[in-house]
Amino acid sequence: MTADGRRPRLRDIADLVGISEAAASFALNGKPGVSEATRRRVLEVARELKWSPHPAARALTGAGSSTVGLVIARSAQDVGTELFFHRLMTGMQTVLSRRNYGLLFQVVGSVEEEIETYRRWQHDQRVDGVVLVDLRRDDPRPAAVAALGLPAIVAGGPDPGGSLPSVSVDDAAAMRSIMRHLRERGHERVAYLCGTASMLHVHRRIESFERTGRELGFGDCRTLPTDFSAAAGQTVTESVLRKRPRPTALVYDNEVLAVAGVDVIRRHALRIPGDIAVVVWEDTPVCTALRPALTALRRDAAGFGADVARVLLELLAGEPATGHEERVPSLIARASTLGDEEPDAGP
Amino acid sequence: MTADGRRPRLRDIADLVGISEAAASFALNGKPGVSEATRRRVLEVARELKWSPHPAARALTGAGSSTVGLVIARSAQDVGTELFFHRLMTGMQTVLSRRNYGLLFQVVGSVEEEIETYRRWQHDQRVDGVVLVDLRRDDPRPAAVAALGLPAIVAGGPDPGGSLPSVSVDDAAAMRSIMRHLRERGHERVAYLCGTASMLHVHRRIESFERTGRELGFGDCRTLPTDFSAAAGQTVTESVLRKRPRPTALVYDNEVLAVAGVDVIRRHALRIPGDIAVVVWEDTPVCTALRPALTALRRDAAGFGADVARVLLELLAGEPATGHEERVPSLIARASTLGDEEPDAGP
DNA sequence: CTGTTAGCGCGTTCAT
DNA sequence: ATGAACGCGCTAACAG
Repeated sequence: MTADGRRPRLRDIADLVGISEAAASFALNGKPGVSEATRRRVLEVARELKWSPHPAARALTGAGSSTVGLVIARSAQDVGTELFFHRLMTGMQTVLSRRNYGLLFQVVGSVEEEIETYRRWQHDQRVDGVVLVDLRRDDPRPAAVAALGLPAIVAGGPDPGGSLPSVSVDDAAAMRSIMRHLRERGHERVAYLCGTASMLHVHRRIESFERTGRELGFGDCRTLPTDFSAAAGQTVTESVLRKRPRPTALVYDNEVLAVAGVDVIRRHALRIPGDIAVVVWEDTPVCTALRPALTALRRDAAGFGADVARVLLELLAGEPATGHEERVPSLIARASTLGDEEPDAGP
Repeated sequence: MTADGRRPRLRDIADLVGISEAAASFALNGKPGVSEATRRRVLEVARELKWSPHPAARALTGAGSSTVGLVIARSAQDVGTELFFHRLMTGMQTVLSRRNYGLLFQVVGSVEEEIETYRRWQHDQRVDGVVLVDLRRDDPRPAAVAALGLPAIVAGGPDPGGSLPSVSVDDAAAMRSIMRHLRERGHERVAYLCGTASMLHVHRRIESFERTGRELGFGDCRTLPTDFSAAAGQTVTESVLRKRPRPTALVYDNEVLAVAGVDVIRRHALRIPGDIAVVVWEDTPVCTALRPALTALRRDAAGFGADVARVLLELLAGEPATGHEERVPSLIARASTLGDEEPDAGP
């Protein structure tokens, strides 16, 4: 700060050191053209004055805004995913704030608005890059941001178009871990109440479910699509319980479906896991609150967010896009597949 | 856009209309100094070119950044509040995005870092105003932002110092609705497992709990402090169940405490609500997933966020701070206080 | 009243 | 190591 409380500017430093602004600028940016002695003096004065470049001024000269953006299209918002997003953002922050990057957050109503937001952000240089979430099949977003020249990374990829780098969750491996777990517990007939199949991650899970089902020799593996809603969870569970022979295990794609389903199972006076074992894709407080506690997949959303931020920053730094990193969720086995004999594994 | 794909600038408009940049600027900002005809022409050309002022350039001239900031100090983060924050932010967005305001989000480790973040944001003109959440007693933040001259609003106020406007939740009224509900169901002895008493909202709840307890003629109203943790929920519930006479109703300050408490109640082979009725302050998916479903207070976090954003924008627009707006959470009565005879009121 | 010129805000960069 | 121009828009002072 300058004596009069004003924000210090380059001019102030230059005057104090007795050189031109240009020289001060070179010194501060480590560019040649200043003597080592002068450079040291400039850096010292800058520190004393607590000088830092004005972001707006830098932006004007084409430098970045030190901000990354995240847009969530509200259509994808079912209660069950809110926690995930919040943790994703929190995780991103741990990396971003360390490098003094900000996170600009926006909620919109549709993918079109989302793309429009990217266009505006890019146009106004408000962000240096963005994170794409919830990719669908034939998603227009990767191509759109690529066309804008807006650096982007897919969280939960990979991008089928292959145009964007991504950090993703290995849905296939996760599904395999579920299936192996069920097979070890002696199950032969499993039904998978999946979410909207147009979502890329759901699509990947379905493929893995069916392939793994065959590979592990399950007798019956059926995929039952839902729209992620409680109503669907209820009616689909109802119908699957009427099947004969009945599946001995149900895999739910999210919390909402699982809660609705467990309710139906109870009303049918079936025991969990005695008659029906239950697995939920996402580990939430509900999983441990219910009795029996639900076996669930835990993905470390915060760690995932940190990875996402890290790769995006690398991309912004001009480092070659690492391509594709993966995280594998871990299966937290609880009473809904184990029965009472084993301890509750999780908070 | 200009023909060559560049971002259009004021210069381009001025050239096309055949006037100076200054005149164009006056026209675009509705200032006197240009003829009506010229103004129309300028606006028309600006629209054709899809011109918009470069935010960085405006920021340099002292205009705002059209961004508001929200910092969450991670220490206050227990799982139960994550959902609330996410909904708060989403709600704020509905209002902010309509006026093309961005939301800058930051997670830090302490209140000190939080204040440092405000300092930096203000210094760098990155935000026009901020939203303070999770106020504690003797909280240094209101004074800090006031000293910085950073416009701010307290979400979940009021600010005891009275220096900041706020939008708040009427904790006292909410607690009264709980107590009335319990009184109507015939309860006389209630224990309130509250959270950290240093948090302002907890403090308000405690006061209301004790006052209302007297006013409504409860025989025994005890406040039992916890740190919001599952461990505390467990041990404090254990101890309260040993009291004689035993309370007939327990009020939990959040989801985590409630889940831990319900577990203890079950292990004591006590029936809910037959032996012990349970109320939770925050309505979450857990409340409807459990059996019996838990009676809970629902605060419309998204609507709350919208109010917060609205008042903050008014403040930024120079309108006199409305002072203080309140929202009253509504009690969602479910089986944990009603028993089985009445329908489940939740989604 | 209509419009112009000059200079500012802040930092970067190119000739000199 | 420097002066000058630039990025983009706003505005005080000034001229017709």
